[in-house]
Amino acid sequence: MPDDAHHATQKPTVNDIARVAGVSLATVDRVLNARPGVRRVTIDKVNEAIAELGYIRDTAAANLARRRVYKLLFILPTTGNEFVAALQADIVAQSAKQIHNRTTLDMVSVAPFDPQAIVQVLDNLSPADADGVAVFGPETPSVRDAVKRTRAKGIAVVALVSDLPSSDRDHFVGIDNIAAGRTAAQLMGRFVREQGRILVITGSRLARDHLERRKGFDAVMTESFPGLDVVASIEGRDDPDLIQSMLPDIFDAYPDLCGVYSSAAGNPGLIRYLENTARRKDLVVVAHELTPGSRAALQSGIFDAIISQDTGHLVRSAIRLLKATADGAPIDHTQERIRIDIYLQENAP
Amino acid sequence: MPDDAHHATQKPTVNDIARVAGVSLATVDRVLNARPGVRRVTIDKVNEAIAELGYIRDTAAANLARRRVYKLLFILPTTGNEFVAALQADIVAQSAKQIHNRTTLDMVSVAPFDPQAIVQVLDNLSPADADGVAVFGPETPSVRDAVKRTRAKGIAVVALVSDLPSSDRDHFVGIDNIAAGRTAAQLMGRFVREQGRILVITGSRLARDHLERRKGFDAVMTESFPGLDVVASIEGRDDPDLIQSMLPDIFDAYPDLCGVYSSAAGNPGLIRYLENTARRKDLVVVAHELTPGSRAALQSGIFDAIISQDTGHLVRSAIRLLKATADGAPIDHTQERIRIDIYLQENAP
DNA sequence: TTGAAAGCGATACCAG
DNA sequence: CTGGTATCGCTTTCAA
Repeated sequence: MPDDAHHATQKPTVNDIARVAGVSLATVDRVLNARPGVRRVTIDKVNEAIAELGYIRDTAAANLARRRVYKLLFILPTTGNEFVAALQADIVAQSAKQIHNRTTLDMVSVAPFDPQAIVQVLDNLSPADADGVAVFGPETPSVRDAVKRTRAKGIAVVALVSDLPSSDRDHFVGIDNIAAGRTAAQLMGRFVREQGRILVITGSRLARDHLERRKGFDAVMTESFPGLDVVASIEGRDDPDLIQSMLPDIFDAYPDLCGVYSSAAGNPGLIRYLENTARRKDLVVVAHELTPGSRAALQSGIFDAIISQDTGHLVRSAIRLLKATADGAPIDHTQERIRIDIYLQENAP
Repeated sequence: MPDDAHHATQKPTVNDIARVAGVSLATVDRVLNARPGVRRVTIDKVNEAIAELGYIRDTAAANLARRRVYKLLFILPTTGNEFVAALQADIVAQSAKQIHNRTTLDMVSVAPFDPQAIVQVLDNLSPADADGVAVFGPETPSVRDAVKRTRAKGIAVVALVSDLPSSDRDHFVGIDNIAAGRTAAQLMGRFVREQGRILVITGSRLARDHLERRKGFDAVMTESFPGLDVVASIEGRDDPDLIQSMLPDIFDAYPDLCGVYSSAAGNPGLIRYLENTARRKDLVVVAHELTPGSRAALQSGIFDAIISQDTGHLVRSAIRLLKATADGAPIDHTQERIRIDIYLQENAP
């Protein structure tokens, strides 16, 4: 027999408050929503009743009456890579579901590595257009200031994937990229079977997430794997073709290359190179983001491990955070922690 | 400027249906909820209107009017291990939050490895007591039949952590344990640096999850790591003390033991043994479930990797699934997939 | 077999 | 400043 002795008989409602406080529903509502035009004494009376009854507002009913619709906007880079594509697909998917939930999602793509484009979108936004916005972009002074202005307008802002701490964004939705880089290094160090050199492929100097991963990776390699030497990394700018074109020289220059850490986007270029080149079969490759392409590379043995973040979780978390921030609701931080996923052939979905 | 051209002007409501179909609200409701007492022609008329308008019911409003309260029950084993404790803590935490959500959570603990205890709880349950129940227990014929009877009573049932496929439960909330075992084997094989023997610690012969992990582990060890030999496993019955007492003999018998896979509960026993015994420092240990104890072992280097499933996710998923099943709502499967988490020192939260 | 009308819990407009 | 009342989208008596 379940032990359900302690459930309250009836959740108190606004009517209960009105009755106990001896005022009208309208007045209770005014106090509840901090609307003007109520005497101090009355406010206190109502608040006492609220406290006494342990009242907690029924958001569903409130939203129904208010006919509230949350308008959220996602700003993403137009880079056509699979990770961003997955993010977009998840946003579209959530969009369909959230309509039943009084929430509309919009998406706008801006040129990658172009801070001004983001600034413009942000500055054109009025509170009537959006209750909240998720920004996936570089941390530059202009972006930082635009985010500050956006929040000042009363629009909630979360940083997506790449953090914007200097902007005082409301929340960051993404992984700890330093830890992700450290994780990649640990896997690399343990998977490689001999001494040798490691190549790191980075993305953009502007992208905070890329820099952090690099930092974490280097730290662990130095601390824990002195037998492995990280050679100067190449900056692939998330461009598969560029990456593919740079690799032959690198592999020629370092015959003892025994590991590759692809820390940013552009995996297809790396995959194409490895597929078409005779290479030592014990080369260890660790990359980021589970996508159709990287998953195939994992299954075929080209990639040994993938560090990832769940795009579905990112999107759902951003939505919850934006809505909660928009109406000052509490947040379940344990649910919003984005995990640093490690995928091997065996546990890839 | 966001491209929000395509948002429907107004979501259709029951009133719209009533108008279009030329019937009253009450009749629309009867059809919507498959209530009796409506002529066939009328039903068709209403359904046409519904289809034409693309109506989708507003669950929040419906629940408000219905004053519906979802009553859910979790049945857990009383084993005092940290994993179950984490599950319980998450249930309590969710319980507090779900009250605001017209959902009450109850929890009942039954003797572990005791099918009859579960059967009794299930059989004593009436639809008035619970809309849904999550069962974490062994897959025995009696449990299977009890689950079937429970569903026949109109109560939704999900299997938690350990699947009960033969019972036709509505859903399984947990990881693919065969894949989890395979993942553990892959990590083990790649982390171990030489030839040698591997010890597997299992739990109970009744627990389907334990059996599946063992199966997956053995398969990959055989396929991919012929240099490693899995010695006869020990059945720890999730009992730390028992495990601790069995280990000395094992380690004495196999001096070339280079890896331990702790596939069930009882980690504290293993940890205590390893802490207090001089052992080869390159012994590789892979265990299950991230808990305070196993996390500490990971950080101190006693454990090399932990395969885990997020208890918070398990609980939230079970709740969503049970509610959705209870009112025949659609399910977002991508959100309900429980991931096989791999934790190393570097990415443990 | 069908419809009218009264709520559910909260908000908002209009008077007073 | 404060109160009455219609309304949100849906369910549920109670009559007809």
